[in-house]
Amino acid sequence: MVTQRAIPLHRRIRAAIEAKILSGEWPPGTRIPTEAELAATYDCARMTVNKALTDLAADGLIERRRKSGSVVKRPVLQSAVLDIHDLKAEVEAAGFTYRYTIATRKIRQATRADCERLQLAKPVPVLALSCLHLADDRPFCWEDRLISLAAVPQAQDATFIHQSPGAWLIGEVPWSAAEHRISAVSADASLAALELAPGTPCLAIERRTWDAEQPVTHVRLIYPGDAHALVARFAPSKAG
Amino acid sequence: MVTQRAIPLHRRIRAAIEAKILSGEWPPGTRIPTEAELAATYDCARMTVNKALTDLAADGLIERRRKSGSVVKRPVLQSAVLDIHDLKAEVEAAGFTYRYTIATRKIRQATRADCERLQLAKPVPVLALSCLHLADDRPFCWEDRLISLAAVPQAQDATFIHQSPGAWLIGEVPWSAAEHRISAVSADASLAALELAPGTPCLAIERRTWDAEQPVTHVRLIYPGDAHALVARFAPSKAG
DNA sequence: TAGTGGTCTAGACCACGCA
DNA sequence: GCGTGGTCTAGACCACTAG
Repeated sequence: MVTQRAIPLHRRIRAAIEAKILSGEWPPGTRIPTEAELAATYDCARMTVNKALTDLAADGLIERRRKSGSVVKRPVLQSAVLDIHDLKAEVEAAGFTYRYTIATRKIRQATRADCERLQLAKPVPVLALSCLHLADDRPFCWEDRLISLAAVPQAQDATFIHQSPGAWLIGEVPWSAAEHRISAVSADASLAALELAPGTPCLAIERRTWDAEQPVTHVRLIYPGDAHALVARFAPSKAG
Repeated sequence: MVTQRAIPLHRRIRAAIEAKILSGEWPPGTRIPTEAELAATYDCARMTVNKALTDLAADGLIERRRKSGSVVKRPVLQSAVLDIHDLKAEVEAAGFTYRYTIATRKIRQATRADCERLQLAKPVPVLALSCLHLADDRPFCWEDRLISLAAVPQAQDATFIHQSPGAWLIGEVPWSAAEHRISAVSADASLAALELAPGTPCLAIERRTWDAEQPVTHVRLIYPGDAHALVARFAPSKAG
């Protein structure tokens, strides 16, 4: 047998099994051969087959169980990786000039509403910001943000005049967990800066961020509904 | 050293490195030790370290390059796994009774608009459906769907009286690629079944599905904005 | 050219969970 | 029990690429 070195063996095994699943030859519930059987089929070590199957399981195409073996899972059509791009990158990718202005900036002891927004156990000093993002000087997105000064004390000295809070925070809080909430709202007086007719439907994206279990920030981004949409793709062969 | 068999070694190695990244001890750009160094540190085989690092790379926490080694990546805060649950499961999980009714069902040659919705190269026969999903007999979601009869000819004989098109399709087209688009719209006459005041903001989720490069279906789901939101979580340690 | 990750082997022992 | 996947080893050769 001629070994094709261009594509690793474990990938070829994975692809072969994936093809059988995607084509419907192995419908959901089908029990796939054991690692030992596949190793014999492809004349390779069990570890190599294991890598292929572990990969497929990570991508949700199969489910692995001891003793009973691996079976093809039912598809979860409704799951998708959502990429909410960085505002500046998003605007510039669309070929527009990005601009940003800060509207308000206040430091206060967290109110009860602030505690709920940040999911704080007890009040701490917070920085409340609101900003406007523009594409070609056209209002594009309204941002309403709360930053916990307990988690990010250095925010107290940041002016956010030249850099948006989001971009600044990425540099200060390297990695974190986040929760997103996407909903639809109606434009009202609080969104006057977006220059929309009252009642215009808007997309609202809320993001809560933690660093090591500590609440960091809560942001609410409002986009005019006709000017923005979120797009997500899901392809089994490309998921990873 | 006492081996803790409860947690596999490669997971413990992964967790140790992840902790250094998440804590900020290893900020983005930091070059992490080579596989050989880590294998010596943890007194194990290089393969074990390799599994830990491959894992971290798959989750996007590090980037691996030959010769130059592995480095901590910049975080992508705005990426999240979005789970758009099955409508029936979603309603029942919330403790309501799920009900479904079909409003219209028509077979026609694809119009130009249909071709655009399904991204068809040339017109084929299609099945156009509209349905209402109810939670505790309260209108919950309006569905507007197009199914390509070229891809799913057996849809011609399905009545969709007892089973919603989405549930039926999952059984007929086992696995597929999908594209989602989420936006905000205003309630209008076409959504009369949702019994909303005109202008009520609604969340619109569009999903296009392919099976082996062939367009299968396009669906538009409309939810009242105040009654529904999409939630996604992103936690580096849990991402898979 | 030499350092680094990518892949692969041919074994091994163990834990889980059906029978 | 005992079959299956989960993990791990101690090597090996190769491919890529930065210096």
